[in-house]
Amino acid sequence: MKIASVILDIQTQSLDTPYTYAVPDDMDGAQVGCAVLVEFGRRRAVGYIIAIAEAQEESHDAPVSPAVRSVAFHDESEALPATRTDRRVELKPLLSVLSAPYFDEFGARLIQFIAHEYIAPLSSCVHLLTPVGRAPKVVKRGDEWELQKPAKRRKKKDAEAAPILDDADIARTAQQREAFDLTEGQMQAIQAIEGAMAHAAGGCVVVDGVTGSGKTEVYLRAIRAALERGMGAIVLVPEIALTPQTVSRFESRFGDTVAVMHSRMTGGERYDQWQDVASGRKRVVVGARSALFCPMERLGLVVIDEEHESTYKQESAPRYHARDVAAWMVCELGATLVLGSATPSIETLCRTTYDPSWHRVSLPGRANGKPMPPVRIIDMAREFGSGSRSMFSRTLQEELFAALDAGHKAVLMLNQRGFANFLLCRECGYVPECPTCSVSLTYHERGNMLVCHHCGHRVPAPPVCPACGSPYLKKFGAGTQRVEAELLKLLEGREQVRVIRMDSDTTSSRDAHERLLREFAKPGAAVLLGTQMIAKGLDFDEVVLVGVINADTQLRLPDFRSAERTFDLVEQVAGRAGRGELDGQVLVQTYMADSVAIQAAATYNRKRFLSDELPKRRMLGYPPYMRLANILVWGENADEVRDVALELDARVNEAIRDIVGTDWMSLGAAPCAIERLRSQYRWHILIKAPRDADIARLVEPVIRKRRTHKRVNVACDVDPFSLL
DNA sequence: AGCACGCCGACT
DNA sequence: GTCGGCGTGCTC
Repeated sequence: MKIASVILDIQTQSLDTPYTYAVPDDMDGAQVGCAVLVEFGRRRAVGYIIAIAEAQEESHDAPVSPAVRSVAFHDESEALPATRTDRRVELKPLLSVLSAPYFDEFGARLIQFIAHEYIAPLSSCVHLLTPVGRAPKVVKRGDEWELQKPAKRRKKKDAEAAPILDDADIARTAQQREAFDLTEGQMQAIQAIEGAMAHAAGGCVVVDGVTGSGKTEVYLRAIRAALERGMGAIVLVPEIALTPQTVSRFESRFGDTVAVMHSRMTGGERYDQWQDVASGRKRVVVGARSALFCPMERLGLVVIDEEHESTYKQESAPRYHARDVAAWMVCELGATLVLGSATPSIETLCRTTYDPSWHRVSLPGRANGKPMPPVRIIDMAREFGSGSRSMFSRTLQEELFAALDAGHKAVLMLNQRGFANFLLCRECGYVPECPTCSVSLTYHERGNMLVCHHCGHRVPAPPVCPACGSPYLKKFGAGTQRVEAELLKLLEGREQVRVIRMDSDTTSSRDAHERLLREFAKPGAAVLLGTQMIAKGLDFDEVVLVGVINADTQLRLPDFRSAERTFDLVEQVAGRAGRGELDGQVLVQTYMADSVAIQAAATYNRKRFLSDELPKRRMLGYPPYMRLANILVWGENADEVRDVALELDARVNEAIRDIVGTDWMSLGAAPCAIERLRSQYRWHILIKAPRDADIARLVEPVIRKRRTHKRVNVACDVDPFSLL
C-alpha cells in the first residue's frame, strides 16, 4: 500500500503541517503535486500531495502497530514521544484526485524550502505553484461540505494545435536574428554565463552594467544558450517594467515560445500561459516575481533584471525574496542565475566577493559608446536663500525651456504623489491624520480630498481647521499634482508642449501605463512628470533633460537602506537622459547637497558611496554583514498586541541564549515606525543574525510553538526590505 | 478553521 | 432533570 503526505488547504497555523493518508490501491493518478479531496476530522478538505511512499508494514504480530504514520516523511521518529495519537493504526484514505499534478518532486521540495526559510505557512507556499483561481475548494453549505471545481476553460483551438518546437530549433532561429556587434563587456558577460552553464553547478553571474549598456542583449543570448542545451529560461522583471516594449524584445527573438505572466492579466489569461509552459509549448517565460514558480520543465536559466528592486520581495506571506529563492533553485537544479542591474544591491555585490560560485562582470560603457550624461546637483537650500521660492530652481527652469523649445523631451521625477504632503493649521499646529493609521493624510487637488496613502481612506478636505476653526490651513510639501500645476503655469505660452503625469493615481486602469508612455513618445516637445515608477525601463531617444525635483525625501526615512535607495534612484533616473544621438543632462535638486549618496551618484562613483555606507552597515549590524529577521505583531487592541510582543521578546531572548549564542542579537520589542495601520496596532522585534545563519532554526520554534491568540497576529519577515 | 467534549448556570 | 454558554483539545 502507498501512503501520501498531504498539505491541507486550510489556512490555520495549527493545521499547517503535512498529514499522512493512505492511497487506495484502486486509485489512479495520485501523484506528487495533485490536488486531492480528503476527510479531515468530520469535515472535508482539499489537500496537495507533497510526497508518496510505500508503507512499511510493521510486524503482524504486534498487537498495536506503532503507527503506520511513523513511516514518516520527515524524520520525526526519534523526536516524538510515544503518545496516544501515535497508536493510530488506520490511516484515512484519499477520497479522490482532483487535478493533474501542479508540481513535481522538485516543486514539493521548493515549497518546503520556502516554508522553512521564510517561516511561512506551507499552504501559502503550495499556492505559489498552483495556477491562480484554478485550484479546487471545499465550502460548507449548511451542514454539507461541498466541492467547488473551477469550470474547465476552453482553450483557443489554434493554440492547442500549435506544435511543440524543439529547443534547439528555437535557438537556431534566434541566432539568425542576432546582430553581431557586441561590446567587449557584453561578450565577457556571455562567456561567463556560458561558463557557468557548462559547469551546471548553480553558478550566478551578476551583470553589473550601466543603464544603456545592453544588458537585455546579454539576457537574450544567455537564453539562446540555454535553449541550445535543451533548457528552458525564466526572466523576471519588475512589474512596472513589464510593458509591451519589453516583452516584444523577447518575442521578436524567440517568437511564440515566449510566455508572459503578470498580475494585471486575468485569471484565464494566466492559466492559458501556465498551461502552455507546463505542456512545453512555451520555453521562455517573462514575468513578475511569481513567474519564478511557473511549471517549467528542465529549467536551465533564471534571469533577474533590476536585481536590486524591492518588488522582488513579497510583502505578504510567504514573504520570500525571488532572488534568494532563485539562487536556491539554480543550486539544486545545477542551473544558472543571471542578476542584472546598473545598481546591484549591496548584498549581491558583497556576495560576489566571498562566494566563489558568484561572479561579477561589469559593463562600464553604454552600448552606443555615448558617455553617461553629466549630473549637476542643485542645492535648494542655497536657492531658497537667494530668494527663489519655486520648487523649480532657476537652472532647472532654464534647461527645461531650452530643451522644450528645441522640440526635445524632458523627464521630471519626484517621490510624492498627491498635491501636497499634508495640511497644517498655522494657528494651532493641527495636522489631519488618518483615523485608522498613524500617518498624516495627503492632500489631493482633484476633488479637494485628503487621502491616506497606506489604507486608501478618503475624506473631503476641511475648509477650516477641525481643531480650532482657523481658516489658515496651509498645504505643505509638493506632490505630483502640485508640481504639474506649477509646471503648467511655468509653461504658459508654450501650449504645444504636452505634459504627462504618471503616478499610481493616473496609472490605475489596466492599460494606462502603456497609453501614457505612447502619448509621451509622440513626436515633439513633451514633459513626463512622475514618481519613481518612471525611473527605470524608460527608453526614449529624445529625452535630453532629466530633473529630480526632490532627491532627498527617501534619505530622510528612518530606514537602514535609505541611502542605498537614494543612490540607486539617482543613478537609475540619470540613465534616462541622452540615450540616443542627442546629449543629455541631469539636474538633481536637493536640500541635502552634501550627502554622500547624492554626491557619489552624481559622479557615478559607486566606490565612494560604498566606502561611506559599508562601515556604517558594519558598525550598526545591518546587511550585508548581518541577516535580519523582523517579527511582526499586530491586532486591534493596543494592550494585547504589546503583551504578545513582550512575551515573544522574552522567548526570543531565551532562544538566543539557549540555542545560538552571542553572535545573534535582538533589539527588543518596540512599536513599529508606523504604529497603527488600518486600525491595527503594530509592534516588532528585530533580530540580527550572522550573515550565513539559519534564521528559522531560532525563530521557527518561537513562532510555531506558541499558543495562537484570537485577536493578535504574529508573522516573521525574514530578510526584510523595509523596517517601517 | 471547525467540531466535539466538558463542566457549570437558568429553563421547558 | 435538560439546554446551552464558550474554554480546551484534536484533527492524518
